[in-house]
Amino acid sequence: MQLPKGVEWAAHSLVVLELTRPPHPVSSSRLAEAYALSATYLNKHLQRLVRVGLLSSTSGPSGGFTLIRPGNEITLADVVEGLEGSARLFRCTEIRCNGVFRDRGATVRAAGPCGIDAAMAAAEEAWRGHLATVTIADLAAGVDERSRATLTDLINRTT
Amino acid sequence: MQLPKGVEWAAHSLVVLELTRPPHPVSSSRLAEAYALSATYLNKHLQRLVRVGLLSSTSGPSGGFTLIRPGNEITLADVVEGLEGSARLFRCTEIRCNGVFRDRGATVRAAGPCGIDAAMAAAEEAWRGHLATVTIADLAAGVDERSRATLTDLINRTT
DNA sequence: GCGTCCGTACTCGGATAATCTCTGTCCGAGTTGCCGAGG
DNA sequence: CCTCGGCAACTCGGACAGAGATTATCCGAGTACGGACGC
Repeated sequence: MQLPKGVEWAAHSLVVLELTRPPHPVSSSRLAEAYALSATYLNKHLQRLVRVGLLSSTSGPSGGFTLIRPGNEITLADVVEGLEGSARLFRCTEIRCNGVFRDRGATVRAAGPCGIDAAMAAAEEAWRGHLATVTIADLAAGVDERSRATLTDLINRTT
Repeated sequence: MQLPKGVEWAAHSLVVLELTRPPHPVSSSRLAEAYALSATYLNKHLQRLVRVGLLSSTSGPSGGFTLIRPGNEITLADVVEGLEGSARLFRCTEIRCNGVFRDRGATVRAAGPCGIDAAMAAAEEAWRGHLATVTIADLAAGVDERSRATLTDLINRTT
């Protein structure tokens, strides 16, 4: 099991947008150029972030993507949930109500939630909770000045 | 992204073994019968748990799987790691060293670890850490007496 | 010279293949217990 | 009646297909800029 590569790409792209804070939209091809990614595939992921309200998009020449919220109001949890959806890592299929328990399924269910499911849910909550403490602004602050300058030059390049 | 179904199956099976504590090995088909699972597919997952040392297996009639460690020394983290391996949920591909940073890759790398990777790693650590606090014995303790009796009857059945 | 119109180029957005993992099934190697024959 | 040998059935274990998700690509709809034309 692995997180899709798009999470990494999108997170880095958001950090770039936060770092450079361009006054104009940035096209996916420009963002892809920064880290030598596939422009069209990156575009696909940024689209999802538009749908969930993390980015706004503009068509046409000089179009592209723009951050809607400030960087300190976007967390890694938002990125993961935006791309992956809010579906749980562990999905309980309630097998405990099948097999020899088929006839008592309702009773078992009424006795309480599945312990494995509860434990998995709590662990996942810890994971998401941790992700929610890390903002894009935090990540941008960790980038060295030299790299920031390089990215700013790229993003604001007119050619 | 989702955890394989095998995690759920294997975890429930371990709980059954812990609940009933049979003096003899239990075949995968018997374990599968408990929750109406595919015996051969469950077998496949239990094999992996044998390899990582959570179970022992015996061939032949009256063969099957047996818990090696006591239930309070097996955690959900062991189960997940046994089946999934220790590979990270998020794999950083270090794209920050590509594209416009290609020529300075080594410098960027030396400046410190990727912030996104570090945050993801910390979150995953929280997840795994939580899973490590839940033992199979804990889960077994949450099963009601009636269900335990039903499972014991099934596991010890001679036919 | 200035305003308007049109064409072009560039953008996002979704529809369309290729690849990999997960899911599920099947058959072979090995072992144990049973059954019958022999002493 | 007890012992031994062969047989059969059952087990794990790994090799073999099918489904779903991820990865990647391509083409269409729409839009803004630039140039050409008319006034």
